[in-house]
Amino acid sequence: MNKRVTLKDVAHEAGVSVGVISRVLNNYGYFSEETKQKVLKAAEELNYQPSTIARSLKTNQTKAIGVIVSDVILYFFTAFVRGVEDVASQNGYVVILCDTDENAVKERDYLLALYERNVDGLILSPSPGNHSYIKKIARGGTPIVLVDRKIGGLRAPTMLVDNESGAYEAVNYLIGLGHRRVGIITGLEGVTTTAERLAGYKKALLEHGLPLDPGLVKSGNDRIDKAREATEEFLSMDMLPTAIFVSSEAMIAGALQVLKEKKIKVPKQISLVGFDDPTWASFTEPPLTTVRQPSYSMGVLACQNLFKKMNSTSATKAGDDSVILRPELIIRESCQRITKK
Amino acid sequence: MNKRVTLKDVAHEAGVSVGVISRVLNNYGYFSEETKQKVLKAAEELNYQPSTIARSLKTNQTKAIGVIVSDVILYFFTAFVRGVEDVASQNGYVVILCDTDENAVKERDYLLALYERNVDGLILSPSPGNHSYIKKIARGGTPIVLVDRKIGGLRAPTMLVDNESGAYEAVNYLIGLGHRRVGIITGLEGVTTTAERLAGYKKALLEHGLPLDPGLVKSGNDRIDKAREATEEFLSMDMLPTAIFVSSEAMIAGALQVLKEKKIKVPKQISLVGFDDPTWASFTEPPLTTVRQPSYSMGVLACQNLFKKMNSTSATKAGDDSVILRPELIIRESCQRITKK
DNA sequence: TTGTAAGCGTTATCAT
DNA sequence: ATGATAACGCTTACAA
Repeated sequence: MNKRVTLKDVAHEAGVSVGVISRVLNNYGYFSEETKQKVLKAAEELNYQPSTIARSLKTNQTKAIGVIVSDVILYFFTAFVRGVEDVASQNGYVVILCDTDENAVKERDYLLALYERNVDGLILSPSPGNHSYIKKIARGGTPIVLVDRKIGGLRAPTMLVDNESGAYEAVNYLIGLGHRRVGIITGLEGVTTTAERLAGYKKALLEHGLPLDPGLVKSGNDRIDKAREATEEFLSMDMLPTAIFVSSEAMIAGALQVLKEKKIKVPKQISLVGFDDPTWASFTEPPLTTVRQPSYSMGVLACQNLFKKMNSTSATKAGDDSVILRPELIIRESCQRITKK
Repeated sequence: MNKRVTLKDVAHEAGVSVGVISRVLNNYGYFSEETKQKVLKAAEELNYQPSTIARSLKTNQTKAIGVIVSDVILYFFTAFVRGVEDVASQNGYVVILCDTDENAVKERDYLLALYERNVDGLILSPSPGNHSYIKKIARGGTPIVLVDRKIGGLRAPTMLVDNESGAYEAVNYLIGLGHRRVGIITGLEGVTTTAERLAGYKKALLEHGLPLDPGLVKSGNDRIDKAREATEEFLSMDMLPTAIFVSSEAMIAGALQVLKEKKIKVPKQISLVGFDDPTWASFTEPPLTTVRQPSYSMGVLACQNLFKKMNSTSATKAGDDSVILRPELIIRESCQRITKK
């Protein structure tokens, strides 16, 4: 374990003081062409690499940002994180990845860890629960951008998808196809997206004068297990829904599983629309009609906005840079027109 | 932007010196119960959080590790990274995520960035190309564990999958089903997994006395585009293969796409086995028979091994903790017995 | 143009 | 049991 080469070593090698070294390496202040060459040569020879740690302590900049999501395994977040990382690395930043599993305690711990590590900024998809910690950190001055979900009482740029209109479009499409009994499997309790998607569902129903049948709304949790349960419940109803709107990614998998197990033909017997458009949506049989969220772009945007925020003095604090992206209904083959009433 | 609360502030508040504060907070050395209480109270009141940066400078430990993969978007790496992160966070470590896109330059840049940030360890799935940088860093004393691929001339614990036997099993299975013309779409040139999987393919052929038809091995690049091309080439052959072994995840998607576009029925007209077992493998029509790599476990293992290595003095340097995991052939419905010769 | 030295927030040694 | 203080590696104001 060779000791790290420091500025002092380079200074010694080049026969000048550390001050000059720092100046030529960072290219500011005064120094002669001659010393510049000496310094560069010495640094090269010794293979000097600056210590970001030491620099951070002095400059109060770590060139690191934290990204907190519930689970990278979900395609939405995988692509999102990739988007963030791409713009971060283009700007010389590094990203610390944190998965909370929708667990408020893990979220808190990560928030703390990131604060202690002095990250320059934070991108966060808040889990349901108590957000006092986030607010504390935001008040502490760490720039934060929120993603996917809003939280009350915190003014921060937020990258949102118009969940209500996405859900609305999906259900509207189904109704347009003649469906009158459209079921919904809702997402995790307590996050805004869940409520918004449900609202879109209701809105579509209402607009077409369809009654809201409580039996047709099953609550899920954004995971496979509950989606399976919900689907099974649907299938055991006296009057089956003719279509189901599954309001998030992993749950689509759950619904698909039980439909397959019970040998229910999609879309012949039941039409299906999902929210989120994972890679595999086009490989299923039938290929899935889904509401696509531009997750990679959201990551890019989130990171760009974070940088914008980081670079704006509190004076310049450029309004609220929130953006609401429109999701897109990708029509494939999992829905079918209903003729008989 | 409230200034950070430092030890000095706490010391002032509690009316003692910073030395004691540090001691009680880190619980070592001497201090009276009374001061302990005072200190704890002051820290609590001021909401003191230690600065990992400052601590790192002193202790030379950052409590951060770097994970470098080619692309998190691939399910194999997504799950892998999640595995790493889970054990890292359990141990109070944070992970910095880096995607190289198999690009040696990006890899080098990230390696450098991580070195400058003084990460305590590194988990790396090396991209093809020049690895001098990795070796330099390893020589510099940063513990490294390699994943998925070996690189020559570097002794480091390596988490591997037995690619050859995985491929062998897959092809063997196909041959057992009566296939005599089985094609392979190979992976990215220059990485060990590609060669190993090809070797497994050849071995199975050889063992059954089947000739190696060069026309049946198409080179891919682990991405969709080349897999599409390769599949199209297969389909334009005079004598089509009756089965194709697609040797990595994204390429399965590519093959599936063109097979679907050309209305080739799987497995009726062509049987298919993939390497890697993404979530969606069971949702396709037909559900895919694949060789599953335990990617999450590999992440867990890799991180555990990294910690082991980090905690072993060079004296203790516990042999080579490399592990080779057995992949598992998951038989679903994309292969069919061939009767006619 | 260059060198010196203070300071960033800790830890840990050494007096007291 | 506690307090001063040097040191970690860097940036930067200031003196030379």
